[in-house]
Formats: sequence, structure tokens, C-alpha cells
Amino acid sequence: MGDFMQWDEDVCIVSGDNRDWQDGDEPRTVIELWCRSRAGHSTLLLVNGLSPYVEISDPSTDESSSGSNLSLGRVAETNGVRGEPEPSGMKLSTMDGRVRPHYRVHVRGTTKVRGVRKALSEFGWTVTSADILFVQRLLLDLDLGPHIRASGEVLWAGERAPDEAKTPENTDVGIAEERILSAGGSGVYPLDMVVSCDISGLSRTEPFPAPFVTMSFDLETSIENNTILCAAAVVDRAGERREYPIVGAETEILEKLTEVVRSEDPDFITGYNIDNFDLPRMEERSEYIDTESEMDRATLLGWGRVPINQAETKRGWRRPGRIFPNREQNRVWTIKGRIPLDAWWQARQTLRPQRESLRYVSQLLWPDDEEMQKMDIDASKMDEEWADRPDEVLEYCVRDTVLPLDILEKMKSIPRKEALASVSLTTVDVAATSTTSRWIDSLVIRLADRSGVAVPNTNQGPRKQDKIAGGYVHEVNPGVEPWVVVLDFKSMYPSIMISNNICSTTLVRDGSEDDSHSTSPVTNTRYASREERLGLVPQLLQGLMDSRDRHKAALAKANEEGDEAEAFLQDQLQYAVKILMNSFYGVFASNFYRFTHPSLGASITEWARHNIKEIISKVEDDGDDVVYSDTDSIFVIAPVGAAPMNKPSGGEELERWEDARRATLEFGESLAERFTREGAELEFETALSSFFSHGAKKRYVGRVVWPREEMLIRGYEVRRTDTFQLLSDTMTQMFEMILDGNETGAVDMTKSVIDRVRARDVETSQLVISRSCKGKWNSKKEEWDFSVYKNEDGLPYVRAAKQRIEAGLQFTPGMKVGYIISEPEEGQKKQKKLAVKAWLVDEIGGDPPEYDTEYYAGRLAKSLGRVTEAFGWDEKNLLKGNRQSNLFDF
DNA sequence: AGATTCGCCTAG
DNA sequence: TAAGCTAGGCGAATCT
Repeated sequence: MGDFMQWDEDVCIVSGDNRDWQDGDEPRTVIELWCRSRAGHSTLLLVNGLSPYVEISDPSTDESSSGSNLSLGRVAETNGVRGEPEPSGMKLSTMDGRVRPHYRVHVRGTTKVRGVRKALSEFGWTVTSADILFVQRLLLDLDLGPHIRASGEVLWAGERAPDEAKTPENTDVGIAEERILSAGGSGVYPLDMVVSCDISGLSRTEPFPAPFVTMSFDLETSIENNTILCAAAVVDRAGERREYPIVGAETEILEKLTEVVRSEDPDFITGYNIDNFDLPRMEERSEYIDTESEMDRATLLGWGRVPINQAETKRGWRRPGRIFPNREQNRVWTIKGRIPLDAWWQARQTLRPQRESLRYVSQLLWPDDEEMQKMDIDASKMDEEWADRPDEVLEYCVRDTVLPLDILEKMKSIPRKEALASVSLTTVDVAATSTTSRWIDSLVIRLADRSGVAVPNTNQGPRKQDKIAGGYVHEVNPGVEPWVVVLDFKSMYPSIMISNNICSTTLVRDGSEDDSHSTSPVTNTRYASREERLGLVPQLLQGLMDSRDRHKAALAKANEEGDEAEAFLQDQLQYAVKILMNSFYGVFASNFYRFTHPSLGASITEWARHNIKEIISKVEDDGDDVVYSDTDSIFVIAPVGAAPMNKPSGGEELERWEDARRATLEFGESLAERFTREGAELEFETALSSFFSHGAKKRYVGRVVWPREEMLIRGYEVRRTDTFQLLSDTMTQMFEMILDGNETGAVDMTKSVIDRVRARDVETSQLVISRSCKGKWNSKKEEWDFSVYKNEDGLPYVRAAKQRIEAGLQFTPGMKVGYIISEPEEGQKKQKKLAVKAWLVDEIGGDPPEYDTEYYAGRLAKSLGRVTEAFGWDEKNLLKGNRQSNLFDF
């Protein structure tokens, strides 16, 4: 037996899984951690030493009980239980607010947990901590985050492994495989290294930017028969890109693509719309191609980061082999050990583009780069294109794999996920593809385990329950108001949770009343004082607030020292903390979360409404006017006397303007100071030289003069992705003029735009409207199903989606569908519905459809008329088309 | 013509 | 099933 190579290094955990195995007679569970090292190679860690467990308590016991009334012996004899239950001390149950003795019950493998949980519940035990993934359990129990130091023995060292890690044994596939199997692994994993370690070999490290490897891919497929015509992949390894154009028979294409995945070993897999197009298509084609066995199919689609062997390819009970990409119940795709990250979805979430085609998004990001937006292949006629000019199609395919990498890079998607993983202490895949409740679980359960609080299971079943009341929104009057200050509460909901100690562990449930309690203003919901018991959530939120301050300080320091990399890292971290803090309220106001109670969310908003209303009435008592308020903000007119709203270019007028600005700032600061108290910091956010609303809540505009000069627009069409560009641009221009006091000019400008529309003097692309459209694939009928809608053909965007599909273009549930309202054709004139024409120019070029001039003139007049009506010009007036708005128009 | 319903999108 | 929340505006179709 040769020597084992001892090894330790810093890695970032991409993803994890667990594997039950037999160590002789002993059932064991090993945790597999797929990691990227700080130095750049990939490492699979096989971690042994932790066994799955659940916790139990006897509901008939309480704080004074020395044992349980139910039989612990019977627990030990239950099928799947390992050994005797161990007392784990007195714990608080957040289900009933009682403290009672708890026991830890070890289970013989993760697959037995479900059965043990069921059996013990039937005996009358309350079972807790029973729905936590075993990988998550490792991070919780060892208090790890994604960035760890790992030390163990190198079982396998592949080509890209550091030379100093290599020995004759660990570079020999046969020997390595044997050693991996006896450490609980499944074979030689397709990573640079496989390292075996014990839980004692893992410890948390400071976050560092891991040099992840990303692969982007794209398929071109036949519209006639769905076959794959060609494919491309590009791999980004520390900024170095390698392109793989792939042609050949369909089987060959799939094999080559799979070979790229297995040899390049990427952590992230991206592409444009891979979730809904490329991955499902590959699954379908690989199943269609007649293979002898799942082992054979693995050569076509074995993208999972596991060895290709019988165990990994075999379909288990309700579970396909780990070797294949898999989509559970039509939801997100999982690829074991890797992270599928669809560039389409990321772009949509981050950029909120008006349209979502790859072409449109590229143009948005790189308006000057023609090469990136070039579209010389008609995707709706792919079969002909492929027959006529395969080289160009392949080139087009390669370009469409490069763009998603550039898009992710531009949006900093991957560093953001890594930062979120770091602050929420989860693996990177959980941060990237999971949901807010999982991030919060990671922090809350960790603290609960250390604080003697039992961890209940996630609430199952359909949601019923009444909605809780939300924030307060103040009425707003139509018109312009000069010189307004905007103040808002800093992190309002988190602050309320902290200062009132709101948590399921502190909620007073027994009706007791004590002066020390924190009592909500209207419903008198009570929470224990911090001194009596500091809530888990307030404790976590305070920690997050402090850590955000630390990251911000580190960011400032790094900027000062010119350390760009460090500044970037700290900025990502502080931003991730902000996101995470703001997620708490939503999760705790939901009704499925394990640590929630209907009172929690309701008390938070109750305090919020109380606080803001109290300030409004105090400000008004002082004689100042509150013009608007939404949830945590308040807009107050600054008493500055008569001063010009728009900045004069010089002279005495400019001085008066500057005096007004100075007085406004002083007023804002004085309000902030006056109303800030412990745990409720009211910040002076912005000063406006003018504020306008047409009188609807959540829709307003302001000219900001402090802390920077800009226009602030909220709610209006300008902000929305479902209006057309011309409306958005015209409205922006109109607001500029209104805020300068030039109301007549605004009306004239608007009228002239309406005239131009009527004269067909605008580009049709300025008139595209787009909205998200749902839909389900009906695999029996082989068609898209829009029956989620009560009246599918009554919705313009659904009609447009159907036209898209008809034209042979892709449709993805949830995608934004663009369309134009056109003149109704002769036969349709009687119809009351709008004549919709799908906008396909972005994808297949060609002539745009003719637009309906009266419809667009009407839409402009309606939206802009709502605004101008505030000073006497209504929709009808705008439509009159009389450009000179002088006195005679009235 | 006004009211009602559905559905999307935004503010916070 | 898996799942952050509520308040609010408005367009289009449809009903009265």
C-alpha cells in the first residue's frame, strides 16, 4: 500500500450531495462536496464522520419533566434508528412556546429519515429537525459557509491537479477508484482531484473570489423534425476562453458536447434560454435516440459531475440517475455538482429589459457593438439555412454561446451569487438557484441549534388564512409642489423586528402581561423583552446590520488604497447582506415558513403603520404639509417661501434658488434629527426642487437637487416594461418640462408627438408593447396550452404568443411577448378586440407590421392626458391636434 | 357609458 | 407541489 498524500487548501463549495454506503456491516453516509479551489482546480471532497439524525420530544412533557412519558426503548427498536436516543437538553418549541426535554435520534442513512419520522410521529412524539438536507446539516453543525479550508488525503489527482499533489498511486485510475470506493465515493469523479476527509478536516475561511469555470452552450435544431443540426460550447476558465464548434450526426454532437462537459469540468453551465429550450431538447433527443441502456445514454448526456457507472446511471425509486440533468416536476433543472444558470433568466431579473430576445438584450448592453447584434440567420427557417450555408449557421451558433458568457460577466451574476452564498452561509448552488426561505433557513436553524430552540418542519399543505395588512400609503393631490424633502426609515422592517424583539421564540402566547413586554400599538401583541430572551431573528438581523457596516467600511478603505479587487468583493458582500436582510420580513410574513406565526408579520406592519402615521401627524401639527408617504417614507413641503423651482442661470434669481435649496436641506436635516429615535432612524434621503403627481398613489416625479442632481420617476409608464418606447420617451420629456414649470411647452410637445404618430412619422419599433405570457406544454397534444387564463383569446399578449409559435419561433412560459396594434383588416372591423400583430423583427427581420395610428394616438393621449389634466389639459384636448396651445384653446 | 373582472407590473 | 409579503395603478375585455 502506497502512502496517502496529505493535502489542505482553500476551496469554495459549489454544490453538495450525500450518498449512503456500507462500511463492512456498518451503514454510513458520506457527503460529497463539489468545490473549486482558490488555486483554480476542481476538487471533490468526500466527507465522512457525520450521521443523519432527527430530534424528538414528548408533547405531554414540560420544563419540569425529568424524562418523557413515551417509551424511549421503543424508539431505539424502530426500524431505521441507530442506537439509543441521546438527550439533547431542554429546548423551546416554537409551535406552542413551551420548553421540554428533547432527544436526538440517529438514523441509519438518509433514505430512512422519512420512515423514522413517520413511525415516531405515530408513537406520539413531536419530530423536529427532520426535513433538513444532509449537506445543509454539515454546514450547520460545523458552522461552515461556502468558503472553507479542507484537509484530507488525495485519492485521485488528475491532469490539472497540482503536481505536488500527485503520487504514483493517486494518478493510477485503478488504485484511485478502489480507494474512493472504500471512502464511500462512487468511483473516479470527473474532477481534477478527489480528496477524502473527516469532519474535523473542515473549517470556515474568509470569503475569497473563487475562479469558477463556466461553460456556455447552444444548439441549432431543425424545425421540421426537432433533430439537432449543430451545437457549440465555449468554456471560460479564469478569463481564458475556448470555443468548441460541433457538427456531425446528432449522436456525435451529443457525445462531443458531453465530452466537453466532462473534460472541461465547468462549475456553471449557461446559455440563452437553456432551461426551457436546450436542456429539454437534449433530454428529449437523447431519449429518442435508441440506446441499449442508460449507460449508453450517459455518453450522450452524462453531464452530472459523477462517474459513469451502473449506480449513477440507474433510475432509482422516484429518482433518475445522478449522471443526467434532471428537472423535478417541471421546475428548475439540476445537474449534480454543477449549477445551471440561464443567462436569459439572469438578464430578465437584473436588467428588466422591455424585450427579451438575445439580440435585444445584447443591444441594450452593447449599443455600439454591431458584431454582437448581427443577425444574419433566420432562425424561423433553420432547415433551409442549414442546407444552404452550414458554415454561417455554425458561426452564428458559436456567437450565441459567447454572448451569454458576456452577459453574465457584465451583470456580475456569478460573483453576486458567491457573495450571497457567503453571507447566507450556504453552498453556491443554493444561493444561485434556491429561494429566499432556504437562505434564511441556513442562518436561523444554525442559531436555533445553538440556542436551545427546536427546529420545526416546514408547514405543509395548501395556504388558507387571511392576508395580513401591509404598509400605509398616503393620498396624493394632483399638481406640482415646490421644494419638498424626502425622508425615510433606514431598513424599516428589520429595525422594527430588532427593536421590538419580534420572533417566534419571543411571542407571548400564554396571555400573560408584563410591563417589560414589547407590546404592539393596536392589537397589543406581546413579545418578551430582550433581557428575558433575545429573539433569534432580532439577533441575526442585528448581526447582519453590523456586518454590512463592516463591509462598507472595508469597501471605503479598499477604494482609498486603490485595491480594486478587494473593493469589488466588499461591495458584493455588503449588497448581498442588504438583499438578505430585506428578505426576512417576507419569509416571516409568509404562512408556510417553519419559524413563522401569523402574528409576526402582522405586528411588523402594524408598528410600521403606527410609526409613520405618528410622524405624519406631528409634522402636520407643526404646520408643515405632508404631500405623500408610502410605507417607510414621508414627503414634506419645505417652508422656503417664494423661490424659483427651476435653476436660474445666474444673478439674483440664482441666489434665491440657492437660498431655497440651502433652507430645504436644513429643513430635511432638522426633521431627520427630530424624529430619529433608538431603533428607528429617519434619514434625510433627498431634496426636491419640485414634486409632481397627477394624483395617483405610487406614481410621482421629482427633480432631485440633493444629494445629486437628477430626475426621479416612480410608477409612471416610463418605469414600466409593458409600455412602448415612444410613450416612455415622450413622458420623460414632458416631466422635464413640467418640473421646470413649462406646462404649455409640455402640452405642445405632446401634441406634436401625437401628430407625428398620426402621420405615420415614427418608427414602428418605438411602438412595440410587450407583456409576460404564461403557458404550459401539453405533451399529449404536443402543443402549448394557455388554459391558465380565464379568457386566453381576450388577452393581446396571448394572441401574440400564439402568432410567434405559429411562425416557428421559440416560446418559453413567462417570456415577454412583443406586439404591435395594427389596423383591423376588413373582416375584423366589426370585432371589438384589438388587432394584434406579434413583433418578430428582432428575431427574423423583415418588414414591420402597419400600426393603427388612432390606437397609438389614443394611448398617448390617455396616459399623457392623465398627467396634463393636472393643469387643465385633458385627453380630449391633446387629441384635438391643435399644436399652438394659447388662450383660445380653452 | 360605467362597472366589473382578470392579469400584469410596480412601490416599498 | 413549493412557496418572501401587501398596496396600488391601469389596460383590455366583457357585462349591464
